[in-house]
Amino acid sequence: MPKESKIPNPTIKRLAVYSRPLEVLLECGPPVISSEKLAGLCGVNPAQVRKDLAYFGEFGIRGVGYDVRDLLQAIKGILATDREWALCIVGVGHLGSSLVRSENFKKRGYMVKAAFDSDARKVGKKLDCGLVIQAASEISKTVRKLGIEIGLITTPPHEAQRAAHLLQEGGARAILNFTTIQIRKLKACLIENADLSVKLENLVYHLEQLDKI
Amino acid sequence: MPKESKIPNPTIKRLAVYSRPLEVLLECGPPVISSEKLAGLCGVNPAQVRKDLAYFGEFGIRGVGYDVRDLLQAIKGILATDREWALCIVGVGHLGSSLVRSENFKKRGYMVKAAFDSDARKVGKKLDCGLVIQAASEISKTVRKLGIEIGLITTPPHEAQRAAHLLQEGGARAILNFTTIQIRKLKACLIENADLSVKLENLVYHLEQLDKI
DNA sequence: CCATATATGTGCATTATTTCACAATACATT
DNA sequence: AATGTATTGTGAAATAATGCACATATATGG
Repeated sequence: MPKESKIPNPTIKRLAVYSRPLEVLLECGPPVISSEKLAGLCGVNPAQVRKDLAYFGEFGIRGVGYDVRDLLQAIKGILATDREWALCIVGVGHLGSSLVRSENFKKRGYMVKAAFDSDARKVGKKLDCGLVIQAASEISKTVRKLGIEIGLITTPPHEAQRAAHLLQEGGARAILNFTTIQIRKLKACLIENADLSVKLENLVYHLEQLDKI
Repeated sequence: MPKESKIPNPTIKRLAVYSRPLEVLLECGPPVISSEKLAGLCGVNPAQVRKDLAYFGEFGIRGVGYDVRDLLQAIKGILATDREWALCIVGVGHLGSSLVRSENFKKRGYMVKAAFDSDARKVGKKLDCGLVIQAASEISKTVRKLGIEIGLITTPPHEAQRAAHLLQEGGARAILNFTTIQIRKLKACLIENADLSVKLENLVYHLEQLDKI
């Protein structure tokens, strides 16, 4: 019985993590897995796995475990990754173009439908995937026309806020921001930050702590 | 007076976030900033900013605020980002090579000293930055020789665990894993996961929730 | 059909993190 | 020097997240 209590955000993130080894197991592995095994593969506590899943229903069989296929399908349903999502990329630099080409995204149903850049020298160029780079000024119109729901921002930091504004204007509902600055909240637009150097800095801090002991 | 109580990990992550607008302000902005303003720029609660900083000392002046230059320097000192760190990249695909070229990393003192790939066709090729791609079998030796402390893994998922093992063998002390699988804990090696599609999945879940209302 | 082994689902205690609210301090003005 | 205003640093309260421990359910073997 699915509970209507509020779901912790860490739980959502972990569901995505759980789905990764399940995908592998589905290809080549036993058809059933215990919370203990799955937890081991994901580096979390077994009770955590069970509790996370219990927010959404009863997917396991006591004394047995979880059916890999069913569980994966359930998680994909919960996360809404069982359908395609239309994306666009603003900022076709090194990072941006690597994301456009990402097999990983394509495999998971994230379809990159447009790419934008404010550099006039890039506009009009064709990417390997066939997309033609459009001017940043086209963002709103194109996003609306193609029904793009999610925008990835990989511009230089100072252009990020403007990019976000244009995406929202075109009706984008979510933004994944790879720049180093935080994008100010926009009405009706979810924002997630993915500043890679924050992760590095976290590692570096802990390395330094180890040295101090 | 720095406290020796255990520092929450979210605090460390936020310190990195605080440093970003401070860098901008240092270039062009008032020399002093209040916790309220800084919190606004970073999307957090002002008390949170003050408490985070208070773990490490008293950096502000009551009734005034924080000196931008001093605070930035203090944060860099805390995070140990005030010096260079030697990196390597395992897996020179689209994402890997975009990271190698990242101006952002270079600017922050992360020096990419080596790049590896298990694809024999790539080995020996020269990257724009001058680095020559080495075979994965060279990882341990090279990491040790060049004193590389941090390894970024951008291989296909199934090669990640092996890459991690080789990095550790060579004496790397931290790993930033961009693949979709979790790397099993390694002795004397910190691991941070940066699976980009987890972030996307998080957004997608919340979009779906909005639709359900 | 009972006993045993296994593994889930969950109430509750514990631990971690955030936020409030206010005393303490600094500056500006008169 | 006194008063008013701004803003920090922090104890305590509130909120959130985790993990234990056990009742509950299933499968297996004799």
